[in-house]
Amino acid sequence: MADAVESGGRALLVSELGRVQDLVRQLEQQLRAPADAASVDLCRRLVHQIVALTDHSIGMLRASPADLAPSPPLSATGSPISGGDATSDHHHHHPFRAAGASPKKRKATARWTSQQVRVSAAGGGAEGPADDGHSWRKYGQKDILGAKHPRAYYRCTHRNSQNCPATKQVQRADDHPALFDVVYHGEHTCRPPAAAGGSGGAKRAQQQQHNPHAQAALQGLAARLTVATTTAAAAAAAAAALPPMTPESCPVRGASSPWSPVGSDSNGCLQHQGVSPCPVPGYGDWAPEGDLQEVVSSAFAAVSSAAPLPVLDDEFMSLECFAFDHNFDIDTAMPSLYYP
DNA sequence: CCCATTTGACCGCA
DNA sequence: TGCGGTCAAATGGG
Repeated sequence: MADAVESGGRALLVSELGRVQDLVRQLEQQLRAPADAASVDLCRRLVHQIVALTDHSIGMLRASPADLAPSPPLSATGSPISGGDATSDHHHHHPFRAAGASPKKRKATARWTSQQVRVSAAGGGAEGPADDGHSWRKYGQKDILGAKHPRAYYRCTHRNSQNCPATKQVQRADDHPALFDVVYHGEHTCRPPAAAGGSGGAKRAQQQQHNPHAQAALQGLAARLTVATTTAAAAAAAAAALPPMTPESCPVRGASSPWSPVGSDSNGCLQHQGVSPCPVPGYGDWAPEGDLQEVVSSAFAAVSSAAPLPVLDDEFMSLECFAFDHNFDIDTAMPSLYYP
């Protein structure tokens, strides 16, 4: 069903994404220049604007009719007291390529959250994407049948110390040697600063001080944008292929807040510097050159050409949400929509 | 020494 | 039973 978002909304979206595109260009330009305090600061503001805009756009996208089912599929860390995972935690998804062409419906069972992102490899020939702003510790590597390259398993460095459940899997794309598929599982609950212990308060501090590393910020941004693209593409595809589905809105349409401090991730541990011997200069790493803009362009195009914005079912709703939040029941969602 | 990675074994689910 | 995911001992680097 066409909605308010249909006509005027889409135009607005297009407009906003256009602005985002522009902002990204500026950001890119800034990043190319030598990193001095001023430019870093400007980068922060740019990122802030970009985030705000995209956030708003996403908000529009998922603001369907007016029904907010009180079902809370994304209660982030809805941990019922220490959860039972004392020793082993198993979360199973089939993150990479789900051959199934038919969109299987997956109830939003309180699985773990995850997001998939495709990022470019580190510069020149490094092995693995650039730093994403979190400190990870590799705990395993496996050869995956059908895949040319092994999959690496990482977990938050602070898992032991802070019980941070965040994990990620990194696998080089079969085809593109320069691209890596990264699947993030769980949400970071670790707290970076931890300065002056004092009272034991702060359970899950989601906000943190922003750090001066624009790279980390950009990384996160890029990840989000990439995801957003995916979402847009999925939405477009859904719109084109599927007839109207179960209407249902994404709960938690709270104000766009998780982004208080600019570049910082919506959570985060200490953010150390890049893995390569170049902190901020070249960004030769994940190639902002074309990639970042490409991402934005894709999103732009997707929304621009999108047929009536689809009404999304649970799964796609999750998609919408995970676009800018850390909540996404990936499971069988999106077969191979990401990247052509 | 401490900490991160490596690497094969182990284990649970489909 | 096979595959994907995790554990943990060994190893290497700062």
